[in-house]
Amino acid sequence: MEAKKVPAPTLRRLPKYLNYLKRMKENGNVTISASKVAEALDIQHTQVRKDFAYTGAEGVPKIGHQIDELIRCIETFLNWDNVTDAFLVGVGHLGGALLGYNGFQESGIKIVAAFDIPEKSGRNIGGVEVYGVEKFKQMVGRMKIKIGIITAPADHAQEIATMMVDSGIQAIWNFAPRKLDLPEEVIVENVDMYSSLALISHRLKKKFGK
Amino acid sequence: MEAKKVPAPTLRRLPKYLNYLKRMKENGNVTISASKVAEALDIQHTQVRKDFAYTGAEGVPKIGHQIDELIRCIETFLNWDNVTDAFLVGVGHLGGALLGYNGFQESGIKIVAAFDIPEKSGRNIGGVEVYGVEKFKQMVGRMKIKIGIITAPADHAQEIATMMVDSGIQAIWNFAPRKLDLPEEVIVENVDMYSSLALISHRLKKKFGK
DNA sequence: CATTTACCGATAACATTATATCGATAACAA
DNA sequence: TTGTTATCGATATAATGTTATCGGTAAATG
Repeated sequence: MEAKKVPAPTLRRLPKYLNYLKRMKENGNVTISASKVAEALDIQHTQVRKDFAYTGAEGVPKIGHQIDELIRCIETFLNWDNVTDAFLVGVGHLGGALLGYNGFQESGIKIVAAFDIPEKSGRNIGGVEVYGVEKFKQMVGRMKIKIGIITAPADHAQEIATMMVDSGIQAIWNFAPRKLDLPEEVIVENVDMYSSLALISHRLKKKFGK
Repeated sequence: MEAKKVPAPTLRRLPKYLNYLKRMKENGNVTISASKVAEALDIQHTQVRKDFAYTGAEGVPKIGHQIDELIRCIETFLNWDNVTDAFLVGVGHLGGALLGYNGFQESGIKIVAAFDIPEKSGRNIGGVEVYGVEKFKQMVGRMKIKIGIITAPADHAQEIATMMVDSGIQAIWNFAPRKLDLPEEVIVENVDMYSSLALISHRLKKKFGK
């Protein structure tokens, strides 16, 4: 059906649209034009239309899109209308922060268990129980978990990733600054804070000579 | 001197190289070839050479690059060889996680103070003192701070950003999922977790029908 | 000392993504 | 009705970034 592949940049923009649309809806708006979205988010309006088109949303000249329908289209397209359970490994500062944050459920993902070394097991952070890693595989199988989140130190990232895939995990959300070597059918997304730091540093340097 | 502008993707890759190079150095290596870096990080070797070239690093046929020199070139290029102080606003889960994490100093940035509502002031997290936001402007002026980090809820992101720029901040590292409207001379880098979630969700959906 | 080899670095071909152009449509106002 | 306008959505063009090609250089080898 939607056989043509979607550009990654488009997928990355969709959450921004969603966020904005939901806000506009809360403000009482019923319809919205691509042009208005474009202006608010500083994206070319033609780009916004293209992106909307991928989700199957259709607008009406002079009116725009029904916000509700547009939201539904994007959410369905991203599969954010049903929540997928996930396991997290590495309950340090960042892992704890993700566990304490409840906002991801609106974005189709719910962390249902966390794992770390045995010393940390038994705790409960943000309503999520922490287990020893040795239980990971068994629980993945039993709970049919597809998504794994890595918030462990970089040195352990690869071994954890391998263990995850070995346990049946299909997609990995990796916060560790390390390239993961995995079978190519595994979906890997890296959140790389250092890359944006690099841009900031370099631009600041250029701006102020130095 | 380095008048030609550097592609953002190149800047984003540089920290990955750095990370790998430092590990290789620790393992006792003295020289390294672009080809080897390329293979390890799954990047085209010609791409790696281009990126290295931007930093001014020069290699020798049959030998490669001196690791030390290469590291120095990249760090200088990114300005990661001297540490820039930064202020953080929003001491919630994520803000606390960043404060508790000491790794950023190697990447040219050091959070020297945090700010939030008065109720949270007086605390000390990871060695960083928390102040009421009302002190922000004055302290920026006194300490000549250039970088502001936003880890507050999205609803407050814009007002905080405006306040930051108003106080003299030159660059903003924004973790809130909200587009910031600021004068274009201000350097803004967004860390967007939702964008990668979108890719994971969509790809998982495609993979498993649904 | 000639030859091979591993690597560098520049240039050219290619792919992908973003931007601009343009006709079509439907609400709205005269 | 009949223009006028705001918007959509398709197509064409341009910019950007990536991949492939190729000649050149210096260490290693026989």
